[in-house]
This record gives sequence, C-alpha cells and structure tokens, in this order.
Amino acid sequence: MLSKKTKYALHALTYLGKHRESKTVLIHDIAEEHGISHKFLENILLELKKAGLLGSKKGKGGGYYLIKEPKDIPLSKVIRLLDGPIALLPCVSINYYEPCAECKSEAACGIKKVMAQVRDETLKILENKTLEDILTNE
Amino acid sequence: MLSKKTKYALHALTYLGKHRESKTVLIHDIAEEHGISHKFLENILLELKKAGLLGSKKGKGGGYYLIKEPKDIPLSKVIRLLDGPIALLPCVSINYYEPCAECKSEAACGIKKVMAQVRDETLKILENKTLEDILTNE
DNA sequence: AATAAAGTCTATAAAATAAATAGGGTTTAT
DNA sequence: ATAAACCCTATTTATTTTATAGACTTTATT
Repeated sequence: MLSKKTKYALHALTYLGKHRESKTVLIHDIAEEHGISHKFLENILLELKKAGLLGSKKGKGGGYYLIKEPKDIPLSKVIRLLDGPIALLPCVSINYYEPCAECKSEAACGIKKVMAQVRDETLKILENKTLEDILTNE
Repeated sequence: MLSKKTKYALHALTYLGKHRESKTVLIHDIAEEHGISHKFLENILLELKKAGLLGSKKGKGGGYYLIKEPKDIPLSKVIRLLDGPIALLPCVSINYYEPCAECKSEAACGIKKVMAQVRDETLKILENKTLEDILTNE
C-alpha cells in the first residue's frame, strides 16, 4: 500500500493539475480541500518541488504550480520519490538496492529471479500511468 | 516492499518445495538455513498452515510439509496472507476495502479509477507467478 | 520602511506498525 | 515417562510513518 505521503502527493498533484490556469495555488487550499494537515502537506510539496515536478513563488501572492506536463509525471516517479522502491524486495530494487541478509547466494536465488520479473512488469504499469490519466478520470 | 514476514514465508515455502520427498521438515532447519529467528518463523508457518498451504505433524518426528502443488501457490496468495492488500490504496482493495478519509467523492476520484486499473494489472502478474516459478529458478 | 502573507528548513514528538521474544500447552514416537 | 516437535497467545522492542513546532526568508502591498 502507498503511504499517506504518496497518496497526499497524488491529491496535491491532481489539484494542481486541475488549476493550471491559475498562476499559483496555496498549500492551504489543497490541505483544506482534502482535510489534510497543512504542515504535513507542506513537507510533501517541498519534496515534489526539489524533485522538479513543481515550481513555487515565495512571499505574498505566492504558491505552487506544476512545471511538468501531466503526461510526463508517471506514477512510478511519485511513488519512488515519497515511498521508495517499486521492487518488492531490496535485492531487486533498481534505485534502492540492498542485499537480503537471509539470502545465501543471490545468483542462485529463485525468489530474486522471480521478483526481478515482477518488478519489470510492475514498472511497465506504473511508468505508463500518469497524472494525465488521473486528470482525465476526474 | 514486502515485509520480512512475507519474505521469510517465501523462503520457507521454497525450502519446503525443494524437500517434498521428505515427509516433514523442521522449522529449525528452515530457520537455520536462512539465519531467521526460529520463533518468528514458527508464527509464519502457522499462518501458512491455517491458510491451507501447509500441513503439519505434531510430536517427535513431526514437522511441516507442502499440501499444495507449487503451481497452485501464486505470489498473490502469500502476499495477501501475510502483508495484506495488493492494491495501492485501501479504497480499491478487493479483500481489505476501506474508504479514504481525504476523498470527497469516490465515484468522481480519478486517483481511485487509475489505482483500480493498476490493481487489476498487478494482480495479473502476481496471480501468474507461483512457487513453481521460484523453484524452477533455484 | 513596515507589515503581513507565503514558502523554506530542520528538528522533534506522537502514533502506528512490524519484528522479535517469551513461555506455557499439546501431541506423539520411542 | 520422556523428549521432541508443533500450537497458541501475549508482550516487548524496534522501526517507520505521521504529525507538529517554530524560527527563517522572500515578496507584494501600503
């Protein structure tokens, strides 16, 4: 399951995607719309900004805005950013690889081999679904 | 990512699958093979037994054994049993449905719609990969 | 220049979940 | 009778997630 962080990030991105005609959107408005803690959402939006998905304007009249096209924001990107690995095991993670302590030989591990296939197929799904798909379903 | 519980369950199932010629296998042997806590693994094997994947024999000379064909043990089953939902959001979970607090209208939620598609496609993957696939890769 | 509105940043606290441990109970071969 | 092995429930510990706090910086407006 996705963490609340990722779920809230998706809500925020959806909200920003729906308000692309506005120059900026306030954290406050997004938080209120979904009944999310303002401060918690603040941290999330900052991460999305650092990752290059959002831009922001400081000071009075400021706020956030999308700087990528919705079609260029795949679910895989958002999930990796806030939740970490897509892979089901650390030993087959592309971006967050770690060996598994209980595994004698990675080369001979059937679990690893199968999980690598699962990861590849899962990735296909999550790279293909984008914010645009969410927006067209709203 | 999978919890350690699920990961250990997969290791145990793999071990049992490799030793189907023996009548029973000791928890102890599986735990030792992978350096897993005996007691922790005990709880896991009990769950697998209650779910109908394993049989057991009590008393001296007892132990666990597979009672299903490896091809009839899909990853989806093991994951659901020990980790819970396959879906990425509670609101699209088949077996563990719960509404999302921050969602105004489920009917009109683009995130939900897309996540339902992701769930369907993910399920296809996880229902198709079975213990047999792991065993043939060992 | 002063003010208020808004994002930035880092740290900490609280809550929830996962992982591990403990220990007595029951069954069965010898 | 005994020891080996699974059965069951509860508790503790560790880790991660979620939430909060507060001081700082930037900027539009008056």
